[in-house]
Amino acid sequence: MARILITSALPYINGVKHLGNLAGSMLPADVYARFNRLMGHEVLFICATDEHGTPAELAAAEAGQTPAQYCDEQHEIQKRVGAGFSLSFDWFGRSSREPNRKLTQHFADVLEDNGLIEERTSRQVYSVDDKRFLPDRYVEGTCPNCGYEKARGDQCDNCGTLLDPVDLINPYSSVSGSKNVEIRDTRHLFLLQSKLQDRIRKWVDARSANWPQLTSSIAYKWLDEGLIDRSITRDLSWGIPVTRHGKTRAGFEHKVFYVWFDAPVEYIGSTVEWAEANQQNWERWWRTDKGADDVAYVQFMGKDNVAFHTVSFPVTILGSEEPWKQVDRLKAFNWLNWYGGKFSTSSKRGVFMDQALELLPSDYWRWYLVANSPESSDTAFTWESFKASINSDLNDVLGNFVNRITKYASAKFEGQVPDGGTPGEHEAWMVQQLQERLPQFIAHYEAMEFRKAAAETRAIWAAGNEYITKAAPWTAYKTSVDQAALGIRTGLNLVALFGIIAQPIIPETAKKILDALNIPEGNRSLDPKKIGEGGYPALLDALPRGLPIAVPPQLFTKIEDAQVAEWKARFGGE
RNA sequence: GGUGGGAUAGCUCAGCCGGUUAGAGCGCAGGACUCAUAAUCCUGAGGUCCCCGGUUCGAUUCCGGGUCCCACUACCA
Repeated sequence: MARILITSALPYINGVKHLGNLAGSMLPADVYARFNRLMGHEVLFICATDEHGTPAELAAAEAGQTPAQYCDEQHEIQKRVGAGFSLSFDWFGRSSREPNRKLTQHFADVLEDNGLIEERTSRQVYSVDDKRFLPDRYVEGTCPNCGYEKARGDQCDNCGTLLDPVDLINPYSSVSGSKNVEIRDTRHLFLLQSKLQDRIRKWVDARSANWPQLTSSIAYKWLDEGLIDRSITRDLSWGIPVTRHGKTRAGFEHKVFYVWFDAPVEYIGSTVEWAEANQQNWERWWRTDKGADDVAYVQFMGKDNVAFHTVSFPVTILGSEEPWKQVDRLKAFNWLNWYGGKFSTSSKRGVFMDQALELLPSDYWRWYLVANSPESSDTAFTWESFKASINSDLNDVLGNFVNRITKYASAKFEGQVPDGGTPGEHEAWMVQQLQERLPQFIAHYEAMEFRKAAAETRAIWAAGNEYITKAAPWTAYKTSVDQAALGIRTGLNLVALFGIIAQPIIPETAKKILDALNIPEGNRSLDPKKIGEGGYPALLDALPRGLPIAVPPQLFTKIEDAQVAEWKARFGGE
């Protein structure tokens, strides 16, 4: 049994996430967590809301709330929606809580002790009417290069030139539209990443072999360009106060740590929250000097997050010179697009997590998003392929199989696992299928290749349909009840197995199947050792004969063309 | 602009180190079966593997150039 720590990139607090966010980190992390529990490993699955920063402050202001109120409310919403998708976090924390505050301030202290932080003065745009400094993208004005009037402070959307907000002509605040802006000097803490350049590269070299190409190429890109010292504080009120040895740092009374400095620390902070709430020991997961040296740590995230996890956060950890557990494997995802374009909140393109649950049960979405996971490149969501995938894979292949077998058992064998018959060529064929496919199924999951894992799952289900067609118990019944009993008994065992292997991706449906067959909780794992004991033939005769079984409620309903038309009209899609 | 990724059947995608009749699922066509949610099973038709060069006995696979799509580009996260 291994110990596996799994974290998903933290969803930002600013509103319910869309399906792309779900597909690119939280969902695959959950599937991986569930798979590893299925294999009998000890798993700790951690996530949290990332709550600090300018967007949270602005969204709160727009909602007429304080940032704290706003975040309280949004956290609960995201937590509820996550639960609606059966995301099996051991803890879903908040970066605004005490443990993260303490840890973040601790890291800043030790980094400064180690000579990796210094104060510097920089020039920033200040909006007098908004009474705040403006991050680059909240300053707009006329592009000095092309004359476009709505260029943002960091880049002109019209000509693509990278800009410094100081260079904009007629700058104004995009928060209020006020033109009353000026350049002011401001003091900030800078993390001296350049000093750790070589150590980070060595650290990446030692690990990149275990990373997918997408991950390592992004990490090396940043290293090759050279790490630059970056400011880790901001002129904001919502965030973690800047302290030195526990006291407010002089001159930093109205500043907080930059959200990207504290957010990754919340992986640890959230674990502390979990430990405090459950009387657990968090250090055995995070401190290699206190038992975490045998932990395998796996991170999931979208590609936009990779640089922060392969370079920035490692700077914090390595620079601390403390024995923190660091990431072993890092799985990054491309984007799920909406009909080839982006999901967009403002133009109402795409489906958000809460809306998705209003339309259909979570397992429908989980299956599609895993089976079409944007692993090797960006992937387009379309209602047409969604419908085809659900109707065929879930309804016809799995749902119908479960239904046909359990109904027949109910009609002809009194709703029990029947006795009688001797396995023959058809059963041997099925055993061979399992022998080939189950190791593949496991290997794909272990390699974190989720599309392939889903495809293999489906292939195993499909083999069940093929088996029952060959065995044809309904024909055999006319001449030999024993022969029919063999087919149905084997079929029922397959139903149980199909439910077990379905658990990582479609846990709710899997539960319905396993409940209908009265499989005890303790017998729902797929421990390879157990398979080894009886070999693959035993999988087809695992249920006790005479075990009463029920016909589960209809597992899936087909998606109709009319629904697709309605959803396209409502959510966009072309 | 720079950097990285992608371009393979109608659609979504697999195809480590060059040699395969180039594969899967969906969709489509034909057939079988009838236990089942008109579900399932079998068979089949579909591909100048983006373009142009080069290396090689041989290139979808390697190299160079080009075209198109996407992402990142560091104080939004």
